Amino acid sequence: MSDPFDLDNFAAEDIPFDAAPAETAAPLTPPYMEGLNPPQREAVETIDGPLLVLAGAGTGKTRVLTTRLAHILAMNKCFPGQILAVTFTNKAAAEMKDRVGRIIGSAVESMYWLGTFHAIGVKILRQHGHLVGLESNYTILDSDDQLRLIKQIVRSHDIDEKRWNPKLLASLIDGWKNRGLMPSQVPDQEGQDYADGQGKLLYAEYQNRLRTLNAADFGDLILLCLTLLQNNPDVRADYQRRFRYILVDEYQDTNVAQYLLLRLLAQGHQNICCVGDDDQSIYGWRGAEVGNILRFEKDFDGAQVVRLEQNYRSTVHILGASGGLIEANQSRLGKTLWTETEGGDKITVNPVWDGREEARVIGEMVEDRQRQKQPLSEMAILVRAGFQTREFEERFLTLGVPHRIVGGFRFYERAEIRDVLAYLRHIANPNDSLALERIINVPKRGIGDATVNKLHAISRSQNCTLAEAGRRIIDTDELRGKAKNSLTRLLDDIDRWRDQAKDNDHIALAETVMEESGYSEMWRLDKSPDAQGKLENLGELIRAMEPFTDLAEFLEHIALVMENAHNDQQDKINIMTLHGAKGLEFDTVFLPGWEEELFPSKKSLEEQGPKGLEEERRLAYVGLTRARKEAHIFHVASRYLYGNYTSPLPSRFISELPADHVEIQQSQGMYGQATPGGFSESFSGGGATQKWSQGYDPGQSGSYQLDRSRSKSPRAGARPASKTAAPSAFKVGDRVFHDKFGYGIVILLDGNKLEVDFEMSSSRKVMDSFVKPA
DNA sequence: GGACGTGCCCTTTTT
DNA sequence: GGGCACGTCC
Repeated sequence: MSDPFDLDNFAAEDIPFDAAPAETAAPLTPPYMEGLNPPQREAVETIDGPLLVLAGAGTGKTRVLTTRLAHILAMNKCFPGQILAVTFTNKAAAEMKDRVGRIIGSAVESMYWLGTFHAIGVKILRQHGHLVGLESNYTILDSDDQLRLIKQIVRSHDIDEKRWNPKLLASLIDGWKNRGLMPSQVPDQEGQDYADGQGKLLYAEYQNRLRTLNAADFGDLILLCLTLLQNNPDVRADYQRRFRYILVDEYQDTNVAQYLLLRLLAQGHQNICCVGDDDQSIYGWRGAEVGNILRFEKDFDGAQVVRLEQNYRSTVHILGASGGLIEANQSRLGKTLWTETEGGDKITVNPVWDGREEARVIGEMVEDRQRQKQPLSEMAILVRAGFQTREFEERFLTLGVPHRIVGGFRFYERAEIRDVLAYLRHIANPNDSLALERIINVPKRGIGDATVNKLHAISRSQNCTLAEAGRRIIDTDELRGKAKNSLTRLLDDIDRWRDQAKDNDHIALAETVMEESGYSEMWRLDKSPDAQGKLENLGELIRAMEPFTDLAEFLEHIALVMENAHNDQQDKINIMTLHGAKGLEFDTVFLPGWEEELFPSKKSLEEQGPKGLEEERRLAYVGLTRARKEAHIFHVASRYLYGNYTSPLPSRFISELPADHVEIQQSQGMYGQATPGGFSESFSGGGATQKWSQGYDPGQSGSYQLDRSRSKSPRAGARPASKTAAPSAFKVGDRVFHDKFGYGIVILLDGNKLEVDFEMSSSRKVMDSFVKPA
């Protein structure tokens, strides 16, 4: 069993399910199944045949998954190495392994095929990659390398980069790969979308270049596996036999290629169990296909479906609010979560003046809860976009509140780390010209663009690697002086390092490379303030290599696991994106930035239309359902964004929340206590002008127009107020006062938006609710 | 070949 | 506001 490819001792086949001791000798309920509710138990015990588990947020999905795995093994249905268990993130894989291990013990170490789709793809390709043109030491390119390669190809075709952004081609190629399409399979029509019909051709060339580099991009890790299995019946049969049980987590996030791969592998025994929640599908932009989950029953004959709807996580109000919100989505299977627990606070909506106030108020609320002995680690601030974390970080630094920014700038994406990795990559894979190109003049050694272009020309015309082109050009007199000397020296160095790599001491190798290449020295001599930090990062890189046995293993790890490893256990508040929060839960969740354009994201709506809006709404749903006890939504009147002030509308999602579960906080922290009669009046003063057509209800001072239809009759389908704004009470020429910008004259009316020419500032657009007649 | 300056773009999420 | 690509100058 230590060899996962060994299929000879297939003893499990002889142990029929019925003969298992579960119902005779063993207790009726094995200890690991205690406390499961009936649908959960059904999901655990329905082992054979296709099964779809629709698991709502907080319904014990992970418990079911891990118990099911343990159950399969406890029933002796197969060996651990014969289960294919796929997760979406590395973190989820690690957690699953940990939790299964707690039930079945060290046998979990033999679960060789537990991992992300990409990690599984890597394994299959290491073994059989030659069938699709990959040597086993192939490099995995990240999106950065991918884009550079695509740029090279675009340039070599004399395509105007201004008109045809290489990024567009990159996303087209990604899209095709996500759909399982090799270049020849791309519909001709779609190839038209780039550079007057050259899309398909460029994709084919890109694939060729990847093969020359002995490299695969992320999409390839799935697509090439699929192709390989489709074209090689013997290998396919091998894997079909090996994976006797297939388990897929976060099924709503699989793309078409992944789905096809699963379907191929499950052919025959059909022992496939997919667990997911269509309401939490938030990776559509990356090719995830909610359709996969909606289609499951059609594609797998006789599939059973189990719904997990009892929620163990959140209060009634959180469930009611999130449930009401998500009902606005049209394309969903539909679930109604319920809970036995009672009580709890309504979720709150907090209007604040601007980003600073938002951070200040949240900071206060955090400290309040801290005083009430709530651990910081049980609180989270969930933002739509990465840049939003900054104001909170700054605030918490001032307050001295320990905090942790999850995600964000990643260690392996830092330039200095990528540089060293490029050296190592090129040592490991001489065909990796992309890596060589990255470091050929880092540190500066006098090999400039001109030289590199010559090398490219040779490599193209003579069909050889960049390094080989270097060797050849040295033999001519095309280069001279510094360039020639430096290039000779570099290539010799690389040969020597490659020699040293055979010692299998990858740490010593990395140290040698950093020193002998002059890379470390470059930073030591650098006087810029961040040079020291970069050196420290290089030290950390060395330490990060320690757990790995050799260079190849390390390089593979960092290609697949880009996240920062150090998970400190200290009590800190979490600041992260909504995407990053999926699968997590906290007592208290703060949701800042619920404003139109930011959330739902303008770009998402522009690019994806109604589909994009529904995905944004699911994101809001994910955010709310992370909370066990408290959820607090914030929106600002003025947001400083990309260098200028905007006056955003409150997010439409706020008005979609069922009123029964929501409490509006009046002008909290609007201007603090300092200006009692100031700005906050426009929220609570109740004057006829304090109307916010999409958010505030003019009749009841300061209250939102929440959705009162939905909480009573959930399926009424009443849509919230449309975008058409009520006419403003102001007219052009009115003199108005704005707390932030002072006095000004209205120069333009657009519904409830005004353009005001301020005396102390330039003219800008503001919401009419933020100005008073003057 | 390299340093510096300007103008331009974009600003979502991540395996 | 800031990062990147490009252009200019040394």
